[in-house]
Amino acid sequence: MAEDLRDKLGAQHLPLRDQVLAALRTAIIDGDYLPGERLTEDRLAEDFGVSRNPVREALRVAEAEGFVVILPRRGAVVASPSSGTIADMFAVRERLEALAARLAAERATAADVASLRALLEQGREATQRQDLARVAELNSTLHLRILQISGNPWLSSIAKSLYLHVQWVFRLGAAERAPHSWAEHIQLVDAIESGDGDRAERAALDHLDAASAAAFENAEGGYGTR
Amino acid sequence: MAEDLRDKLGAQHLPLRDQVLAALRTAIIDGDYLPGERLTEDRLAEDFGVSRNPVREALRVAEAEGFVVILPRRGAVVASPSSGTIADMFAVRERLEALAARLAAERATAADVASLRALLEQGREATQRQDLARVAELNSTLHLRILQISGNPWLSSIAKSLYLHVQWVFRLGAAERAPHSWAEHIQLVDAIESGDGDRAERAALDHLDAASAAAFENAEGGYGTR
DNA sequence: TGATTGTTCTTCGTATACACTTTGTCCCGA
DNA sequence: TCGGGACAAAGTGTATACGAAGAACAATCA
Repeated sequence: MAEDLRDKLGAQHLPLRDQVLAALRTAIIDGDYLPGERLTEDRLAEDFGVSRNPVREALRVAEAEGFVVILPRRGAVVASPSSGTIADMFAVRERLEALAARLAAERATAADVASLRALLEQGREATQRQDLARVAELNSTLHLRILQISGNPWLSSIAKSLYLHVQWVFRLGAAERAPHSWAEHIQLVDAIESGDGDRAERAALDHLDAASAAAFENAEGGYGTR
Repeated sequence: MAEDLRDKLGAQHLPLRDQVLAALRTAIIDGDYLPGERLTEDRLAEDFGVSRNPVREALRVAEAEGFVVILPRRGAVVASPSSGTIADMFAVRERLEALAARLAAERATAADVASLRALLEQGREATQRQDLARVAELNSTLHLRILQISGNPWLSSIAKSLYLHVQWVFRLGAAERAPHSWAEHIQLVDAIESGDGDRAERAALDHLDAASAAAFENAEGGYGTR
């Protein structure tokens, strides 16, 4: 299946370590590997059907990204986002996404705005259909798209990784807080379209505040094993 | 604190890959490996006197941190910070360090402030002695210390990595812009000591603006080979 | 001159080996 | 019964070797 495609395309041979890393990330975010769970190299190698080397390389990067903690000579365990660090994450994310919104407002082309509006529309439909998984996915896509429009690669990559962690926390908690999000999203896109950086920044902050509050409600329940 | 525990558990045998990573980072920052330079695994392994495996793992992390670019099947080259990304870096750093300054102001203990003051004093002396290397080092230490005082590990680690990159750009450019920095630093520490978050944030922004301007002057000359 | 073909260098993945730590277990003695 | 220490097992850290495949570069030929 995929192999034929990859071979045919030849040039973009995705190294195994990257595939392993991606698989590991999503496995952790999806909760297949729970916080505190021990990840031995052999086991991961077997799970992904590769040898230890690609696994090790993926683990190092996953550590740098904060998804796992590596204890010297004891191996890797899935990191446990404590409720302390959730607040910290949102504090940073707030600043970063506010900046992204401002930059996006200042730089967005008509096409950019159109793509955002399209996402908004799809989000509205999915919400109507009660398709929560799709809503969550569109939510991600929208935020990531804004980061991309900001045109600042540093901002984009940092905020993206932070964003993945937020998703992780959300999944570990339960609900996805679908309903109120989208009204704020519309405000945000409106602001970006207006080209008014201050306004966009304010809209992003409002949205993030609400998201942060919701995250904390989720967090109350506690997640993750020790 | 936690450190004693770690030592007690005997985990102070820092893995080769970490040593390699640290050495690689400093080699790149110090300009021993210039932007665009090709880094073959064998060569690095030989340079550091280790086998290829630790080198590979270090390279992946260095890639994640943005110090090298890895082209599939072609290996690693030292990344080239273009003048576009310098502006981007400062835009992000400004937000992050402003937040750090605010948090530091809100959370700093008397001991924290004392340690900052001590650094300031050492900086003054070093400046007087024209010991530029030491001044640059103290500059880093001060900023890193403020990040640490902010007590937000995400903020701290992200800003730290960004900070390393800024240092890198500075070294590649020439001068270290020693003189005016310290007056701003004093303002910043004063603000932190006052406990006034707004004021601390403003001081950080002022400082960063100046630093950014200086960086751009340096950048004019151009750096990095292709 | 220009395209094609080899050759070589290097990375990528695999496999293997072994030292060393940590951990867990079991047995012994108090 | 409870500790403590010897012992075994598991797993990481590191080195090494090898085959496959891609990329770059030089040589060859039309």
